[in-house]
Amino acid sequence: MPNKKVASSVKDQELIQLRRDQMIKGAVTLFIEKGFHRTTTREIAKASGFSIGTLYEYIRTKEDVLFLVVDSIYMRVKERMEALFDTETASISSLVDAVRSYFQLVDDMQDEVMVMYQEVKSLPKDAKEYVLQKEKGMVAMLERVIANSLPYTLSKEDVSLLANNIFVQGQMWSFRRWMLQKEFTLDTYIDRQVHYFLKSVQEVGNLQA
Amino acid sequence: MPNKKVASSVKDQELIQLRRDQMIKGAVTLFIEKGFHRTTTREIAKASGFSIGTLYEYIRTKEDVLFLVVDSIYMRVKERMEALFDTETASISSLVDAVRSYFQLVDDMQDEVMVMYQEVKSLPKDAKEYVLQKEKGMVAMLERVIANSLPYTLSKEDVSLLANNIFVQGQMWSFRRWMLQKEFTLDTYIDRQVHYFLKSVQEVGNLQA
Amino acid sequence: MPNKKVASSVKDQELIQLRRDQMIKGAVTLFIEKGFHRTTTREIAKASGFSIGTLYEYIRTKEDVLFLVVDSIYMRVKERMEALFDTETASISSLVDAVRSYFQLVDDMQDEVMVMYQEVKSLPKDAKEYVLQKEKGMVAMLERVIANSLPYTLSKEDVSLLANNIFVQGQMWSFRRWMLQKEFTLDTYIDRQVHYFLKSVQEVGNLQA
Amino acid sequence: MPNKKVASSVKDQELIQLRRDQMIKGAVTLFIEKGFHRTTTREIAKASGFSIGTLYEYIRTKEDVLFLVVDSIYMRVKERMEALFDTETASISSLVDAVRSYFQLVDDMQDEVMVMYQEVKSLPKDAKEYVLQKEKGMVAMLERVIANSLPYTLSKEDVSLLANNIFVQGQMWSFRRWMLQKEFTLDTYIDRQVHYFLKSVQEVGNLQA
DNA sequence: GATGAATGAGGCTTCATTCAT
DNA sequence: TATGAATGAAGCCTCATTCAT
Repeated sequence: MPNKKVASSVKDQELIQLRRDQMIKGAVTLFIEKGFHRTTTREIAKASGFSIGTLYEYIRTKEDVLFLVVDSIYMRVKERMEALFDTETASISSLVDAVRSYFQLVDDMQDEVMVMYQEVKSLPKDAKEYVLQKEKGMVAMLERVIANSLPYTLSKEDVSLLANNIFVQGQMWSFRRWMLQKEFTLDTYIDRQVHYFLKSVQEVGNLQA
Repeated sequence: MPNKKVASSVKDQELIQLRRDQMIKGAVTLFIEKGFHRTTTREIAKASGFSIGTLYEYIRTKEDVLFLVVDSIYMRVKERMEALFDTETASISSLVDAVRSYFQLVDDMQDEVMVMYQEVKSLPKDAKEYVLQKEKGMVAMLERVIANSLPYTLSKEDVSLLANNIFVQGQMWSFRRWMLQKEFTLDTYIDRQVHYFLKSVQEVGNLQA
Repeated sequence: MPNKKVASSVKDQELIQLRRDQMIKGAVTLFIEKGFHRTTTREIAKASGFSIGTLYEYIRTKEDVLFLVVDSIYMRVKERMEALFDTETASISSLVDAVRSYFQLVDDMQDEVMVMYQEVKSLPKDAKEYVLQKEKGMVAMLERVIANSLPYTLSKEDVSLLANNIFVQGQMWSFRRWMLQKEFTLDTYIDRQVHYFLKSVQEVGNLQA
Repeated sequence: MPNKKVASSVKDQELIQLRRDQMIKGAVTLFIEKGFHRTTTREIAKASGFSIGTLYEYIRTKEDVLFLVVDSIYMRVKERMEALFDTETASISSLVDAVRSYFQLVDDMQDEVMVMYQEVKSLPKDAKEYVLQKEKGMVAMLERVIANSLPYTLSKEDVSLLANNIFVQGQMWSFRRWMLQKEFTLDTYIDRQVHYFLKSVQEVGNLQA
């Protein structure tokens, strides 16, 4: 059950899971507050509710903590996206619903998105690649919804572009909050983004109908 | 001429400018390679071509270097944007030209955009605010072009939203290059983004005409 | 038990006491040899028998070491003074005994007195004030002995003056040793100082008796 | 004219004297404020009214500045003491006058006495010895006054002891000002010290007369 | 398994001194 | 002679990691 990419000297798998959950919970808050580099392992241990020695029983390096945190965020986001997107019905309106839900999700996990967004670069190369694969997977989900919901066929590239745009517009809500959240409420933001998104994917023929 | 927000013990203003230019040049490369936190002051000094002692004649703290770097990038981007956008003619095509140029600019300064993007958070609070003001200024330039170039009036919020979207779509080309630059060339990326942007701002009436 | 004015990241109070004792012991020697400013933290660590990292587990700054050293010296001096002075009997001869003992004590702790004497000025303001209070306490002890032992009443100021004189004459033995200890042995020094002290507090009437 | 113990690369003797006077004047203030170790050579140069480069034209090391300062203070104190003490008349009352004047002098040069007092230890060994010789000279002046003014003969050691006591009681007024200057005005301090001093050197026989 | 004291490499910064102009 | 930019050794302190209990 616990992430096998991170080695632990403890054997008991359930315990590993438990301790790592504590760890992730403690670390996220810290990473949000002060960033990965300015957070010390001692602070992480304390926020997790155990000693520095114990912390190192469940990870090998500080970067492991970051990896666990980022990975857990990705998992949670992905999980929720999957719940939103697995509609059978494929239509413009279901597409709109999915996009709206995605924006709501991002709003809900603003801080986590921020961490995911800013600290991935601090991961070691291999962990970074692993994480980017996950992100690809998430974009792919958006791609699928888009491709399936439009009444006409778009090129693979166009689908990818639109999916990336939506994906990043979601993230923007978080990382440009200092600007956007002064001008928009979540609802108006969603409303206008969806509005322009729809216009950009409307077929001319449809419009006239 | 040199940035007065950063104190220097050297008097000669021209020399300050010169040394700081060396410093910025050296530091950008390092920050791109390994990020601000993993770069040491000694590495910065070396990359700048002088001793650690000399480095500290021109700044007070390591964060000053980051500030100088980020500020210089903002200045260069802004300068180039100003050159692109001050067209008298205001029309859809001039808008498209501006957007295209902006994307080209971002491509040209990919690494710098990346730094600007990822390390601003490491600045001390006041420097961060100063920098965000600069970013606001850049978005405002886009807003002006958009508002002036469309043959109809958009709400202030819509203009802002579209400007932010364009701005971030430019940055995306840099910070999501691992994904986008595998699927698109710069030209096709610009082409498709502009395509969808145009669709999203086209008036229905115009379309039918 | 350990001094609470200096923060430590170690929890175990006994260990703190132990390590700080090592630290004080090592540091005193160094401070005597080369003074506070010319002593490095690494030298202190080495002289204490542990690593620089460990040193900083028990203090926050180099000045903390100085404070611990000075405070410990004051405590030791005060302790010994208390042992000497709490005689019930109050008479000229008990006063003389106390003064003699005090001079002997100062001789015994010459180096420590020297440090106490020369480095207090390097303490941060609040620590300095705390230490001066302690010194006041010590002078007050002398004042009490003087006031109680003389067969007539002196003004508060005169008592204070005499106490300060004695106190400083003790310290002199240490900080003017380059001069005094060439001309006097401890015994002759005590003898002559006591002699003149007695003359200065003798009542004329008594003399004639 | 300028102190030959400190080397200078400048030839012009008058200029050396001039610059060093500036230097001493600037440095004393700084040493009083923050002590020798916490004062930087750049601060000294600035307070002296010239550049760091110029500073080093007139001295070899930072310690040279301290030496010049201390030496100058000693010279000034000695000069004034000589002026006070070279009375022909030798009597108890002339002794008292001399002592009073000395206390007044010390009060007048409190800060300088403090520096002299606290920073001598920071001098290199040979400079320190030179300076201690000077101090011996000053004590010797007091010894002479004492020996000549009393109507009976004291042992060499007793004279020395009394001279040292007076000398240090003067310095005390400066270095224990935090305590003494709360309880005494200069006049009352002098008054009481002289009072007790007189008692301690009065001959019993004289008293009865 | 849990603890937390111990370690020391390494980071940032200062500052006495030099030297070309 | 005067200047002040350049230098780099050296200082203080932090913190990821280990390991004995």
